[in-house]
Amino acid sequence: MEKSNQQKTYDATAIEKKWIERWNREGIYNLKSNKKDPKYYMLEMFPYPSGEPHMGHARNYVIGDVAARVLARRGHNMLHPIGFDAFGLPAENAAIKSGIHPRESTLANIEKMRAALKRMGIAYDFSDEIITSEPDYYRWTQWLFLLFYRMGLAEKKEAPVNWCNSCQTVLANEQVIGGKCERCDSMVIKKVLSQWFFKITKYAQRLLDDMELIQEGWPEKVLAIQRNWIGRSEGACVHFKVADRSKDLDIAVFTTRPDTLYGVTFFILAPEHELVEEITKPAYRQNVEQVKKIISQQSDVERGAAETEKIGCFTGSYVVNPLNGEKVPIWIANYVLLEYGTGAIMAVPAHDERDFAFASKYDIPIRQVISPDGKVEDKLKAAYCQEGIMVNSDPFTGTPSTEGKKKVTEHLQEKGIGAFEVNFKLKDWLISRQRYWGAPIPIIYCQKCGTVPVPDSALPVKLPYDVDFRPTGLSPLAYCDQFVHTTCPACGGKAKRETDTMDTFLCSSWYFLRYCSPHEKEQAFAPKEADYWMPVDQYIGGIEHATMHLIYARFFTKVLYDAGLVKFREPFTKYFPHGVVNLGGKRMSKSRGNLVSPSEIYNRYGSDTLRLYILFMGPADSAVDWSDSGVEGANRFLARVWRLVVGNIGLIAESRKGQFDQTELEGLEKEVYKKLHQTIKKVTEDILERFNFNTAISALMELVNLMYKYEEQAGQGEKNKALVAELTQKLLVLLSPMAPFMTEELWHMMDHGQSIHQIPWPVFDQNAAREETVTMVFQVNGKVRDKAELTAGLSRQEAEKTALASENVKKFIEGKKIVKTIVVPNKLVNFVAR
RNA sequence: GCCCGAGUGGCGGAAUUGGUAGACGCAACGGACUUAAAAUCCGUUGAGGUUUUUCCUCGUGCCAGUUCGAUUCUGGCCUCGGGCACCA
Repeated sequence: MEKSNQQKTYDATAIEKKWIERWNREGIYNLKSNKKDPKYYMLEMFPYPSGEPHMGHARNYVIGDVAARVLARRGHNMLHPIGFDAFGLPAENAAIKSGIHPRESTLANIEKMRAALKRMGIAYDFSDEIITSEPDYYRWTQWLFLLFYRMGLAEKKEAPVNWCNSCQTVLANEQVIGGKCERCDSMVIKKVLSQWFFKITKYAQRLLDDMELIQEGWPEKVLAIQRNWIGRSEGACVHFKVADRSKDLDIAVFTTRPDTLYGVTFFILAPEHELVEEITKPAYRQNVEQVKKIISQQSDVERGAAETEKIGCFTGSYVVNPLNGEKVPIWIANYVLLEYGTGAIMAVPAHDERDFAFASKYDIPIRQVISPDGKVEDKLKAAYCQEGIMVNSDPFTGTPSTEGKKKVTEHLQEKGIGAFEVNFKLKDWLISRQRYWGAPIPIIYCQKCGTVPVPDSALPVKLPYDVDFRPTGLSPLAYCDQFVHTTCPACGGKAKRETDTMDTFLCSSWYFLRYCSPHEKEQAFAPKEADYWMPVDQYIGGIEHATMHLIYARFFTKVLYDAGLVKFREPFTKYFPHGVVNLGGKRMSKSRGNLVSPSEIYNRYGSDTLRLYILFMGPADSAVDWSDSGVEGANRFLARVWRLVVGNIGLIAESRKGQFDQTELEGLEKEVYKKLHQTIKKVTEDILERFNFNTAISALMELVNLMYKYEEQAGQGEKNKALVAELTQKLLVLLSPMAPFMTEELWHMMDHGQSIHQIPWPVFDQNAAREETVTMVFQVNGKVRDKAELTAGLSRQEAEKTALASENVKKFIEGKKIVKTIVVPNKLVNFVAR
């Protein structure tokens, strides 16, 4: 025999090193078959190359790997690619400290990460890998920027933006979490700067509407988060004229309650509103300036908090209520925000909590215009914010408020002073960054021609290598003369380049398209390949990207659809958010010092144990706590399988060609064969239909337990060799996606030439799995009183008869009358007795 | 405040269509093997009662409801987690 030195004990490290090399050499992880097979595009969110992968990465990639392996072996043409989201701040920050250039550290980290992914046995074809920070990739990110620019979806504008002082750059709204920087957790402040934006707001409605196309495959939770973020609200826009002016001055407001228009008793402008200056009367100027100053000192979070005291002051001017002609005073107040709506509101204290609090504080009249029952109250104790009947509203009095909203708006529309309007909380995506390690924005500023896009033929605009990238608040590229100074593509004159780089979320907004044709030289992606592979059938990754990456990728796809470059409107048919891995109830983190790294585990127990435990520790979509004894358990199970198989190696080799007749099996032999087929069904369905890897593994454990029972009962001499061979080989194939190394090793010990990972997935035989007897439960008044092992498919009458014969059932119906009998075939008989 | 989830033994969790609650694993305990230990193998393990290889009662966050029957469906509440939040 080839292997005389077969190991008696399971030594993962020795095995795994060997197979990594061999699989590499043989390239067995190109899972593409041919275009006749049904395609399947399985994708896990690609990592930022931080060095060693953490446990969250491991969970992400192991889950995808197992599913991809099973699908490929069920005859799919699989695309299962990997790459690196390689631009970004950490490399640059590290460079500032260590002096190692971001490109060098990034490539070194990619090397580490790639090695770790291979070590964990993830089935990726690394020849199709992409790296977003390399010019052959970011050239197309730049090209896409220019496409957006040409479509009028990219514009540079001055706006109050989020500024992170620690990162020395602006941030998109989505990157500000609770007023803090998503990256470094420091407070974000508002600055007015001229920045590049992508007009995602133009797609707000479609991002909502197209949820219909993916709601089957996305968890409702994620769609709800996005819906919340987009924040659609329906209402009306109403125009108010400023009173007593020689020239007409008109201020529009957005309201969701046009039905309360008769209850407007004051009007508020955001303190930063451009008209504040103009309408403030001299007598009030000093006061207004003072209040503005106080408000400007409040942080965004402070000002945004509902508990913060409302402050404001009168400006001296009035607006005219367009419906009843009443003059109402214009105030400024901290609770009105410039960013939302028009930065101005009509205040209805009777029916808005905030306006009520403000009016009470400053003694502004409160007028009830909505009543729950149509009656007018003397004095409202609190704002009434629900629907009701309109009161004190001239022609509309008596109208239900829901109807009133429509009627009032229609009325305003006829008079040309208002209209139906929809507002979104979603803001345009700020995409420029004042940092070095990103793709340069391909724009040139010429004194004569203005803003000029870099021609496609001149792409990529290469990121210069030798740059002093210490943060100064300006992009480091601004100090790189050879980069900045260029000639205008339009007139040939002297010009300067844009020196900001792009948000790295742009790189990840289209990478799934690049994977379809990763080596394409002439275009971002080959349409033929994209049309074939896209959309991604199953996307896997952390839910923390719900309002960042996932919303941007959906937006990009819609823009490409409008540009006629792709034929689908949604990039990811199904999305599975895996849960986080905690330790001691807390999220693992370096700063907390509660880290368990995958390498610790695979160095100690092997990758198969790591993989098995990751899958077994809980449902893939829920947060789980890491347990060291759980890892031991996973390792114990693998060792148990190892011993079972190794103990039968000789026997299996002997009986390889032997057939066995399943109809002749009896007793425990029949039981265990039945269990095998039940396990095939369960494992297949758990993995492919439900992503329930934990229960798939418990099914395999049950099978192994039963196989041990058979070992014990049969004894060496009397074992059914052909049956043992069949059980063992099928068990290994079922286990191989989860424990690829060990199963491969055992497979080869049996003198198989081919890799176990190329063996077709076992086929479930319904006949073999069928139970011939079932445990039926006998109940009286819904309580279990007895059980019996009965032939499956027993008739109702027979089942009822057997149940009635039970001593315990008799005991409980004695002296009572059976008023009803429920029989559920193969399950239970229930007597209702009174 | 609004919108989503979740709540089951000592612990992680299972119960897929309303039909045996607690699969599988961890931990614990008992036994076998061993000079001994580790490893391994075999058992026991929701709580309480009991006539202790028997059977009974209770039990899936709490309170109701629907049903012959509810971890599962409905209504209300509590707790925890997540998202949004002076959003007009």
